[in-house]
Amino acid sequence: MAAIKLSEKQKELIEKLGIMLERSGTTPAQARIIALLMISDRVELSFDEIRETLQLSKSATSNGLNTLLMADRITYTTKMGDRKRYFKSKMATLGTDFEKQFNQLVKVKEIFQEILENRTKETPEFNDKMAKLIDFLDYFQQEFPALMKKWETRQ
Amino acid sequence: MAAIKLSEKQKELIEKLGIMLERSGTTPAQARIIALLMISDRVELSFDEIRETLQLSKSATSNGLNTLLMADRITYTTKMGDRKRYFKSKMATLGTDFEKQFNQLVKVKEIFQEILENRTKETPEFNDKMAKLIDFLDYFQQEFPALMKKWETRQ
DNA sequence: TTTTTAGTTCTGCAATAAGAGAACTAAATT
DNA sequence: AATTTAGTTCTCTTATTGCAGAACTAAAAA
Repeated sequence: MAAIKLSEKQKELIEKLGIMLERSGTTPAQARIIALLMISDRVELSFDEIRETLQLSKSATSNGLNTLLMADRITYTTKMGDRKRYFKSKMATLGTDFEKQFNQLVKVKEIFQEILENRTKETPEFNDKMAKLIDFLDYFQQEFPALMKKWETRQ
Repeated sequence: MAAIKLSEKQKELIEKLGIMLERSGTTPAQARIIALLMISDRVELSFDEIRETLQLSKSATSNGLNTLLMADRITYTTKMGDRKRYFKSKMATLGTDFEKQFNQLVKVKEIFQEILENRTKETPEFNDKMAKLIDFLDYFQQEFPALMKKWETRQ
């Protein structure tokens, strides 16, 4: 019995955050793992603690953890004289997610640019709308780092 | 034979943009429809033009178009003395997508806040990181509208 | 040397999803 | 009145996914 005791509120929050995370592309098992690591009182949990708390199979736990490790959304620590790994949420996750979305935006802009360059010139109205959109993406991209910096210095 | 003639470059761009769109949650058929409407020389295409150009079945075309209409990612116009509907890309799409992501961010922030409020106080280091993240999200949320406005006036 | 630990890997199943194809429908044409 | 048009809806197939359960493995402990 390695299961972690959770309050009803904690369970509720795990499901709630879990659903949000699922919507951004993780599997239910992965989503719950991330959520658990953010919500449980202990910040580092072992394989079996995660498995039993979330009532997952070994395979789901193993695959979930490894996928999250590879995606760099969690890490683990080890302790001397203890073979277990202790997994913890990478708080950077959202910073990373954010950056990922930003990079995605850059790509969208680039494709849009390529599309516009290859569009017929017979549809100026449409093309102008597209150009405007691209311009906004470009502007956002330019301004965002400054926004970041401003926040950092404000800290 | 209602199919639209596309250059190799146009076909390539449809697939390229299609894949990006699929990653953000649309089906392949939907993704190609959106892409086609952004790339084809004619800005408004009929049901059969879309169907034949993309080599889709009637059902896939019908369901795809209706889903996109409901999601407000495309619109259509009609012409007098012509029963067909002519579908066109809503250039606003990306503005909307952008806004959607922004709203998503607001929700993420809110859940994080709720989590933090319910966290044990025994883990100050972890909690501080979380607080910092929340603060950034909050900051971004606050600053974003101003950024938008600045762009608009610059136009 | 045997057993235990801390996982990993390998089937296999159940649920879901995307889309084809055919049958259908309602309005407009002939 | 019969046919065509412009789709819609229904059924079925195929592919994929998420996960359970069991078998397996490598290192450490007994």
